[in-house]
Amino acid sequence: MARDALSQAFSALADPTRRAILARLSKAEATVGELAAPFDMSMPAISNHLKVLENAGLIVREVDAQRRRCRLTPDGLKEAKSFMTEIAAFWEDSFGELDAFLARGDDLVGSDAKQTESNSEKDQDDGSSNESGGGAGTRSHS
Amino acid sequence: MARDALSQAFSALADPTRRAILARLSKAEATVGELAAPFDMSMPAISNHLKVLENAGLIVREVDAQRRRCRLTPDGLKEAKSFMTEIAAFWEDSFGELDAFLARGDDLVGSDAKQTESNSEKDQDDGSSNESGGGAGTRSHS
DNA sequence: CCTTTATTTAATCAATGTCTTATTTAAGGG
DNA sequence: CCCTTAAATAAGACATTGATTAAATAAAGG
Repeated sequence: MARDALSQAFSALADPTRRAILARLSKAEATVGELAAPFDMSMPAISNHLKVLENAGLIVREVDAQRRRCRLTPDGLKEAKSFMTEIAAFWEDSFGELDAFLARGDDLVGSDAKQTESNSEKDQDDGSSNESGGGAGTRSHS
Repeated sequence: MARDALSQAFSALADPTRRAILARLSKAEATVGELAAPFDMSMPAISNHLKVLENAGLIVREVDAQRRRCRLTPDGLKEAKSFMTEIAAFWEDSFGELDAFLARGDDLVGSDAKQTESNSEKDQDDGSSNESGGGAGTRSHS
C-alpha cells in the first residue's frame, strides 16, 4: 500500500483534475465543495482525488465545523522537484541558468555549426546516484 | 490513448524502475540490455518501461545495428518542471532561489523587505490550470 | 428532534497498468 | 545457410485506478 513518497507524489501529479486542484489551491485555500464545483464529477470522486493528494504530501486538510479546508503543503513537491533537478543536471543546457541566457538571444549556435550531434560523451561526473539499485528492485510477487 | 503531455510525463516518473533508468541515463547513454541488467525483471518489461519513457518525451532511442541506444531528452521534463515551479510559487520559501538564499544564513526574517509579495501579482490563470475542465470531464454513463 | 449542508465510506464495475512467457524480427558470425 | 545475440511484439494473468450511486457521519439550525 505504502509506495515510496516520490512515486506517490509523481503519481498524484499525473492527473489533470488533481493538477487543476493544486493550481486552484496555489491561489487560495478552499473547501472540498469549492474545489469540486468546477468539475463535472461527483463529490466522492473529488474526495478521492483529495485523499490521493493528501497521501502524496501535497495538501493538508483541516477540519472546520462540517467543512474541510484544503491547503497546499510543500513536503511532497520538494522531493519530486529535486529529483528532476538531479536528472536534468545532465543537459543543464535546456533549462536553468543557461536557458535564460539563451532566451536573451545570444548567438550561441548560429554561425555555421550544425551541432545536432555533437554531444555523445559527457561521461565523468557520477556523484549523483539516486535510488537506482536499491529502490528500483522492488519486486513484489503475488 | 494520447493523454496530455504533462500527465504522461508525471505518470512516467511515478515508477521507481523508470526513475532508476532515468538516473542511469543521466550518467551515460546505454542499450536496452545494459539498462535491463540491474533489474530482476524480464527484458520485455524493461522494453515497455522504455516505451513509456519515450512516449513521455523523456528519452529517445536510436537504432544501432541490432541494439538500441537510449538517451535522455529534455522535452518532457521541461514542462513538468515548470508546472511544479508555478505551483510552488505559492510558498516559494520552501525551495528555489530563496531556499538557497536562506541556506546561506542571511537574516531574512528580521528585515521585512522583499520576500513574500511576488506571488499575488501574477494572476496565474495561465496554461497550467486550464486543462481541468476539458481533460477531466470525461464521463460515460453506463 | 429532524432537517439541511458538507463530506466520507462502501460496494461495484470498467478501464488501465505491469508483469509474465512465447514468438518474431533483425543483424552478424561461423 | 544456420545459429546466436538484441530487442520488439503478442497474448494472457493479475493488481490497481477512477469513476459511479447509495448510505453513513457530523455539525448547525429551525
